Amino acid sequence: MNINADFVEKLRNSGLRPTKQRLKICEVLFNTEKTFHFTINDLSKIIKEKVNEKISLATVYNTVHAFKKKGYLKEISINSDKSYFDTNTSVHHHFYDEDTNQLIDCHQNDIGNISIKKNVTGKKVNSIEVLIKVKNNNQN
Amino acid sequence: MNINADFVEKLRNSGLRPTKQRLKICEVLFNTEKTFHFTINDLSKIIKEKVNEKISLATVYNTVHAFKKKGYLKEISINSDKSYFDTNTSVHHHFYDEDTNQLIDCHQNDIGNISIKKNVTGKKVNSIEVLIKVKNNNQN
DNA sequence: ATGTTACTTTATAATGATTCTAATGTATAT
DNA sequence: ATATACATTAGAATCATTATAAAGTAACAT
Repeated sequence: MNINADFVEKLRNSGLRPTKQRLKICEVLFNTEKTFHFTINDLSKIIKEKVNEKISLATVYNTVHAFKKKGYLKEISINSDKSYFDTNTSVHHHFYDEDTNQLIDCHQNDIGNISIKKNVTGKKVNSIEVLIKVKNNNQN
Repeated sequence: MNINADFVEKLRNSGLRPTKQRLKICEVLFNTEKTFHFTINDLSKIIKEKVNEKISLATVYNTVHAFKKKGYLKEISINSDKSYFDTNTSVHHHFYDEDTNQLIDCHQNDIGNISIKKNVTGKKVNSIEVLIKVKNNNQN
């Protein structure tokens, strides 16, 4: 029918019912050329301003968490006061601009291989994530 | 006089008045052989249970933030629901045990060198932190 | 088609961590 | 000693997130 057919399938495949609200949120999150980072607050704003649909805040929370659980979103922790989500769920790292508080992707190939020489006993490495904090040169 | 003389000086040197409360917190945090990780909640508990001194929660928050600002503590963000502090302020990385929610130090030498091949333009790298999430082998 | 059931959405209340407030207390310099 | 700026404190306020429970909707069997 349209772009949404894909999303309907995507949701159905993961056991989530394709509701109006979830499809709208899919459009906002996944119908873009580039992946991006957002906070729940950002997402609520986008829905309010750009999409002619009123979605309850509780539903936004529910949906984001459901999508995260299904692996359609990734949560990124930079500092205690903001929780970011990432529509890029592939293994990749991040730059965090401390001047502007911006989060920027750093792809696997932009970083040398990381070798863990000593692991915690009896455990397997599940993920390795690097956070590179950057700042302007001209300040102390 | 005693161990506290060092802390008095430490505090004075950084422009913080050596109050009774701050000295007690110094004892808890820095008078240990090994560095450790804690949440504000953990710290409050330790003070309540192990130290014969009642310190207001607001003061615990104030002090931890003051110490962080002065570089005596480091904040570690693993996930959105808990904020950890680390008495080890040196550059080092972390293992995070997803089964037990434990945070374990990973020293610089336990990890191969990390080369950033492509930096954000006009910025300087301020810190590189690696978070290695680990899990038990025998589960999916 | 209709009805049943389980899942969703929703507004609102509840929670819980953190910060604010403003009154009281204390370290420091004169 | 005194003044002053800095600290502590209890409790209130705030803010993000989660819980609640009632109303709505998708899915499935009949």
